[in-house]
Amino acid sequence: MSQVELNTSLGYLLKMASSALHSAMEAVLRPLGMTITHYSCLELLSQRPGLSNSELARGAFVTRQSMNVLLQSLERDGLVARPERAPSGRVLPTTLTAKGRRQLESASAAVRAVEDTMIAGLTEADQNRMREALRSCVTSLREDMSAGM
Amino acid sequence: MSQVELNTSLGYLLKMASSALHSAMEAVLRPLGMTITHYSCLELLSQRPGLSNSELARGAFVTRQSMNVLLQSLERDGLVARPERAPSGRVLPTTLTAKGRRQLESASAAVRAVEDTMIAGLTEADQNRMREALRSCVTSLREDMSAGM
DNA sequence: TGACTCATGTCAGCATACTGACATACTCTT
DNA sequence: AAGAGTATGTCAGTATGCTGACATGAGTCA
Repeated sequence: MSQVELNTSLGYLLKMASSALHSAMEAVLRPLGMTITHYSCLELLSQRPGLSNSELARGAFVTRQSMNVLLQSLERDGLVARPERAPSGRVLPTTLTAKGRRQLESASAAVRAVEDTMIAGLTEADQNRMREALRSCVTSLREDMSAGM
Repeated sequence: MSQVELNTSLGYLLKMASSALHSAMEAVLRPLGMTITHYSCLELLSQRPGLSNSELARGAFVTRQSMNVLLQSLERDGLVARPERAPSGRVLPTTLTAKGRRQLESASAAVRAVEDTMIAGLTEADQNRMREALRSCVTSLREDMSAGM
């Protein structure tokens, strides 16, 4: 039959690892009252202040419609701020408020701990190889996607 | 600040790769009228006939409630079969029908092509290392999860 | 200048997956 | 033998993300 062998399939292992990471992150973020996308959005804004809704969506791997809903609730809760009118074009640059930065701090530490746990069994060299392998996978998939149009 | 550096964070790269794979699989499965979970369920049943609802859920990384809903629709469409009553306990062993097997064939080929694309830039050794790294990540995360209870 | 293309923000409706809850059946311990 | 603990199948309600659609602003090209 020559099927996708679950035990050796890199796709399946990738999904398994991603799922395990997702669960672990959910577990540490839930007590803080945050979801993963919620945290991702704050973390992105912390590292790249002024990101637009669409850019945040791409960075968090959701649609811009989903990110828009999230941003509205974050804005309502005073964690992020957006200008009334777009400075140029339609793009609304978003920034963290002091409250948002504060909330991010504890979450960021918790997530870092999860990531440290995840890579505990890997040497520095292993980690570098894994990074390169993952980057290669992403590039190959994206090239193929845009090529097939 | 010592934050989670997006560009080097293995967690972020893992999510990115998983997301890219997810999108690519969706793209090839959609024309076949299947979702990823739908395909995953059939693939699991093909390799491990007689799996229960809960086992399928774990294998596809969803809750057993979600898998139950899916199984009901697959059963309605005649792709899988489950006995009326449990042969033992409450466990209902599920099997593929001929129609299910037929539908799986084209999907399996498409998914295999996506996976081949994904690993096109990796040598055999790279792939083996990546497999081991991913397995290590999963093990570390799971140990930590069950330990923290 | 005007038509075309593209990216963005946003609204509405839908699909999918999740949490909570309950009854049932097996297993282990005492 | 009986109770506790665990796993399963399933129902209901909720949440989160997605697709479809539309208007708006910017860039491109004839």
